[in-house]
Amino acid sequence: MKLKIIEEKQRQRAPSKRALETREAILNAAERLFAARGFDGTSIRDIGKEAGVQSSLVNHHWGSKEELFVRIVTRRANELSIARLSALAEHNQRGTPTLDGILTAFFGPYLEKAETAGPQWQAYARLVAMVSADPKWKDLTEECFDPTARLFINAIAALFPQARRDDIATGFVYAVSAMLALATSRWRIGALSNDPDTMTSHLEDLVRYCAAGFAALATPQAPDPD
Amino acid sequence: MKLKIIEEKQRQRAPSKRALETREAILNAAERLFAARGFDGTSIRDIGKEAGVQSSLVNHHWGSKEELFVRIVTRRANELSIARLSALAEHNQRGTPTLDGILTAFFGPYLEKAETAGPQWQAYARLVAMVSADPKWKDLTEECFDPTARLFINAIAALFPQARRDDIATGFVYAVSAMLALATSRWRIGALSNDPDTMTSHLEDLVRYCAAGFAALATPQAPDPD
DNA sequence: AGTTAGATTGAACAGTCGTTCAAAATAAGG
DNA sequence: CCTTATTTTGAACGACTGTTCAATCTAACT
Repeated sequence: MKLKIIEEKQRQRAPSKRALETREAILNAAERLFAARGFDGTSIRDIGKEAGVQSSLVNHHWGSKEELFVRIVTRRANELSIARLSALAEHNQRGTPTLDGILTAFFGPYLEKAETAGPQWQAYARLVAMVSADPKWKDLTEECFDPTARLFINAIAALFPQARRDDIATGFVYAVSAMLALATSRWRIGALSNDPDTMTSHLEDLVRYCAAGFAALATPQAPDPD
Repeated sequence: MKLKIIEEKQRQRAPSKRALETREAILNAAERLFAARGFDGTSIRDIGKEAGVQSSLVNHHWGSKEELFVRIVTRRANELSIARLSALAEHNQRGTPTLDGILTAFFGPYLEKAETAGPQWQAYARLVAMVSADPKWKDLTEECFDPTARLFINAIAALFPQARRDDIATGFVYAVSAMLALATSRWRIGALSNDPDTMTSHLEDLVRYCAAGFAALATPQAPDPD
């Protein structure tokens, strides 16, 4: 694997302000479209039209379609990881760590950004769910999210010293899938309950659900009362 | 919406045995490819090649690409629903219904078929996960799976008379997402735990996890010991 | 066994795809 | 202000897309 920096010829002039705006407009437009229609369902021409520029500019600024996609996924992954790890550190400083606190530190940044940080982060939340489920992006997912996930698994495992690590990992995958379901299937909650979606605090519900599940999984099973 | 039967001209001869084999070969090939590469990532020509027939036969036997996809999703959905509902009925006959029993009746058929009923059902399990997450197939998902889901939600709600129906639906969506994660992300459990995948009974783990989560969600929250 | 509905083939259709390229417009650096 | 690196345009490339169609082959029915 060759280093990218060798193959790229370095610039001789600073990019213009307009060019920088164009680059970001393309990135945001592609993020929205990829999240809504998937990688194969989105064309370079669609992205150019959504960004208000010529489609060839997409290739000029970001290389191939695949490079663009990888760039979009990775650019916010770092910010998300930092938010999660700082929330975890803050929780640890507040006293003895709890399962609820650790899960809140993991879910919180994702859900907050998806709900309050504007439509771009909302699109990104959907994109993460899409990428996580597609075997095509297995390596990308591992690179972007697994290091942080491993740290949270370690933190949880410390709370259940007697539990098998396999059970902790299983519970974590279930928890992540439930979190991602809020990005892809929140409408279905309202559809399956007869009440309209009351939009209660999903974060608290999710934490309560997963914390109880974790405890059940990591604790030796209760004797069957048969 | 016009009835399909009006627009289709009825056959005058029974289809040949060879034609029936071709039709099913196309269906199975398309199921594998759609599950592996998605709807837009799979071409009609790919399907024909995988099935060992001319690509135009795909259109001749199953109409458009979209009709073919809908057909593939729906053909096993009925079988799956029947297996789930009969498992639920059998559990109800065995005595007082339990949450573990209801969840096992829902998860069991899906996981058993995915693990033991051959590669076609395994592909279908992945396909269901794909379809459930894609807003493009929202209507298809509702039509195929929501009726059965509603019955299971009713059964669970009967166990928690004091719970809000919204919480039951929320817990159910989390449970389904965890079930689907086993189809799309089981490899990640092995990757995140340091042990190799011990392939223990995922069904029991999943039921324990979700049952505990449901109970925590449907029960008024414990007083905060602060 | 002969008739012909239906299955299969292979080519062709009009579009769209990702990407490349020369020419023109823009603006950073001297 | 001039030079020229960079950005932007618009067209073009070959490959691939879903679908259609006439011709040929197969086999179900009389």
